Parts: sequence; structure tokens; C-alpha cells
Amino acid sequence: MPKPTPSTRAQRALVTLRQRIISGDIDGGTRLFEVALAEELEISRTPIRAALSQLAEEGLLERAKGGGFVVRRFNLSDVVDTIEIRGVLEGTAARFAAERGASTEALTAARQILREIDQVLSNKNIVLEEYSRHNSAFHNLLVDMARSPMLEREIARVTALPFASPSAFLSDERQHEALRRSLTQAHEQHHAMIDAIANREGARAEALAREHARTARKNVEFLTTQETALREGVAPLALLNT
Amino acid sequence: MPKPTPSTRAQRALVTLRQRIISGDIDGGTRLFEVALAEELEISRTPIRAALSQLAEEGLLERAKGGGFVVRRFNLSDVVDTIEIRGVLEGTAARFAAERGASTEALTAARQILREIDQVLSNKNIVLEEYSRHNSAFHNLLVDMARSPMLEREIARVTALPFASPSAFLSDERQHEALRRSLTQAHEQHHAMIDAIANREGARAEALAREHARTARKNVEFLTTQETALREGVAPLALLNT
DNA sequence: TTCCGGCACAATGTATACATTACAGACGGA
DNA sequence: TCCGTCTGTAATGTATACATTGTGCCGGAA
Repeated sequence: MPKPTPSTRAQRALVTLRQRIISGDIDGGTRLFEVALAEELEISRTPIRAALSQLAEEGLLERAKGGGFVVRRFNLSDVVDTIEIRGVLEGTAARFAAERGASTEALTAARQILREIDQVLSNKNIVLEEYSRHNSAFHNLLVDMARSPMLEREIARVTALPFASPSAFLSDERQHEALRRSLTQAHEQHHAMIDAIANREGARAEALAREHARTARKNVEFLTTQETALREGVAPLALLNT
Repeated sequence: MPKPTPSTRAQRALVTLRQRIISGDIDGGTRLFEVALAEELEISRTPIRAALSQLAEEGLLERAKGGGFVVRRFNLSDVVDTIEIRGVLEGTAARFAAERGASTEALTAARQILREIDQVLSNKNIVLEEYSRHNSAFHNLLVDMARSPMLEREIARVTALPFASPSAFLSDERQHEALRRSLTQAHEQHHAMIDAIANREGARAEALAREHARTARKNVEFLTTQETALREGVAPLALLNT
């Protein structure tokens, strides 16, 4: 059972609406009306309100003046800025980890992930889904190592936006060799970051994390210069514009 | 009419509950029950739910597993970390302003505020409320100059926590001369930041904004080493511990 | 023609009854 | 004694009727 349907109607509505917004099925700027949604999803207004409220908390909706919710608009510079902000926050996490000292267990776990990614990249054909999974694990561990609940929460909030997660713009639509080069470079930064943290080099760790986020930024900028055909494989882009 | 009672019951409940949480009237970790609150505030559960939902959005509550809301707990290291995060984000705002170039109007406005603070500090008796007002205006303007809606939103979110706002820990309980020295030092940083932004010195602007936040951090650390008597004048501290 | 006021409708705000779920405590058996 | 289950209660989840509000249109008067 990979998808155990959420228990409450509010949860189901939340999942449905989130999906519609992220997929671009509902355009930015669109106002969401409780009654219309209630009829469409065949539930009452109450769980709809609960779902809308949570989506606002996630940052996908904003509260309209005088009540009601509107789908948030994002343009390219919003995406680029958000990635930059993620870089700044992850940089702070890396710096905290270095300054406060990472535990031996955390460093061991991190190096294990690094080896797993090494493995993925050494294969003749790179399985993007595997890279993506390990990459997410790495970034999560990095945040753990900072040992700062407040920072963890802020990073979680920023990366909740679908285009801001560390694995958002991995796309295998690019030329194979270009992909390998890009991932290898990113992964070298992973290695360097752990190295810096282990050596208590806060400034270096921070700088590396920031530069690492620029990889994602470069991918976005590359993708948005491409024709629609190439962009269709990249889900988070659906959220853009208008 | 300084306090036009909010129009809806949900808004009133929001204001009331927020005040109670911030003032420490309700301890961190306390679970908030809809029925109890509804009876106490003499309204139905529906507007209570709306208010709780918004408080979660503000970061004062967190959703409990299996439904319901709990007042968030904050300890001293949370406060210190949050101030550091604000410094990092304001640093990014200052850097953006420098890199992207601030408009002549914005720089003029900033310098006007700087002069007003100069004035406040040159008075024999420093009126803290005036300093605080101009200080807030300065920080708001700084964020404007970054011209990044996403960054603005994140900063707004972090500084929504009562202990994280730039003017949170101004307290006139300290020795007069110590206060003057502290504010003067902070204000010199204000001047230097605008100078750096005007000269497009991104790294310097960022470093200054970070160090500037450390002033607030120092105040917190000073205050928490003091006896209760001294702490009572400092509202945001009420939210701490449990 | 333009501006102002009021009406009508459609949206959110609110109360409340009922449904469902989750947790805790008691009871029973192994 | 320990564990599981059963059951009751108290909480949240849900539907729905009604209240209130805000907005846009229409008509009349200047």
C-alpha cells in the first residue's frame, strides 16, 4: 500500500489541492472559493477551510484582503531568490555544524551517504531517482548536524516550496555527459562540505553550501532558456509565471 | 481610536490568544482545547479554529499529532539562534541591496532615518520609544532595498516571533551610560551599512548586518544573566522556558 | 453624463448538532 | 505481572443552516 489514503477529508482535500497548485493545474492569482471547491470535491466547506488554511501555512496560498485565499504567484526571479535563500540558510547550517562540532556518528553517516552517491555516479548509467534520494538524505543530515531546531524549521519552510528543494531541478532531459558533469561537480561540493565541517572550518563550509545552491540556480536558468518540450519533464516549473 | 476592535470574532480571538501566549500567560507546551477556549471567550468553536490556525501560521503554535494545537516552547538557545538567523537574512538583504543597487530615493530615505536617530541619540535623555520606532523603520527600509519579495517574506516571518524583532530587547533598565554606548555602537553600524550599500560593497554590507544582529544577541545574553527584577521590564522574555 | 445611494447576490463568518477518532483506564486472560 | 483488548469519554472532524459583510450593478438625481 504505497498510498494509504489520508484519514480525514481535510487531509484528502489538502493533498488534492496541493497537487493541483503544484502541477500548475490552478494558475497563480486564482482565487479559491470554498463553496465551489466543496461541491467539486463533494465534501462540506469545513474541511475545505482547514485545507486552505494549511496550504497558506505552507506558502502556496495567501490570505486575501477581506477573507478568502488566492493561489500565490511565482515568477523566475522568485525562484532564483528562493534558491539563493536556501543556499544562505544551508550555509548557516553548515557553519553551525562546523562551529559547534558535528558528532562522530553524524560524520560517519554523512560519509556513508557520500560513498553511496559516489557509487551512483560511477555507474555507466546514472539513475537519477537514486541520486535524488541520496541527495535529499545528505541535505537533511546537514541540517541535523547544525543542531538548531529554529534553523531546521526555517529551512524546512523554504524547501517546502516545490522549486526550492535541493533535488527540485534534477532533470534527465539534458545531454547525458552534461548531466554527469553537473552531478559530479555538485557531489565534489558535498565532499568538500563534510571535509570543512569535520575540520571546523565554518567560513569554508558556509561558502561551499552557498555555491552548492548555485548549481540548482544554474539548472533553473538553463531550463528556462529551453523550449517548452524540454521543460515539460521538470515538474516544479509548472508553478511559474502568470 | 487607537484600538478599533477587530471586526470578526476570529480576529478578536486571534488577538486575545496571541497576547496571552506572548505574555507568557499560557506556558509553552500547553495544549489548547477548542471547547475550553470557546466557552471562555464566549464564541463558538469555528472562529477559535480559525484563530488557532493563524497562530500556527505565525509560528506561535504547532499542530499536534492527531489534531489539535500546542503552544510552542522556546528556550534561550532558540532565541539566540533566531536572532542569528535574522542577522543572516538581513545580511542577505543588505548584500542584495548592495549588489542590485539601491535607488537614490531609498538611499535618501535611509539617510533621513539615520539623521533622525542621530538626533535621538544626541539628546541628553534618550527616549527609547523614539529610537525603537526609527530603528524599526530603518530595518524595514533595508529589506525594501533588497527588492526581493521572497526574502522580505522570510524576514517578516522570522521577525514575527516577538523575541526576534530588531527592537525586541531594547530595555531602559540598564545603566544609562551603558545604554547610550550600546545604542551608539549599533547606530554606527547602521551608518556603515548604508555606506556599504551605496558603494556596492556586498560582502561588507552583509558582514555588518550580521554583526549588527549580534548586538541584540548580546542584550539577550546580558538580560538572562540578571535577576528577575531586571527581566520583568522586557516583555519578550516572558515567552521563554517552561 | 456622472456621481451617489441602495439593493441584491455571493462570498465568508458563525453557531451548532452530530460523527468519528484517539487515548486512557479497567478488565481479563496468559 | 504483563500484555492485549475492550470500552467509555473527551477531543477533533464534519455537515449544514443561518448571519454578516462586502461588492458590483442599477437606477435616479444633479
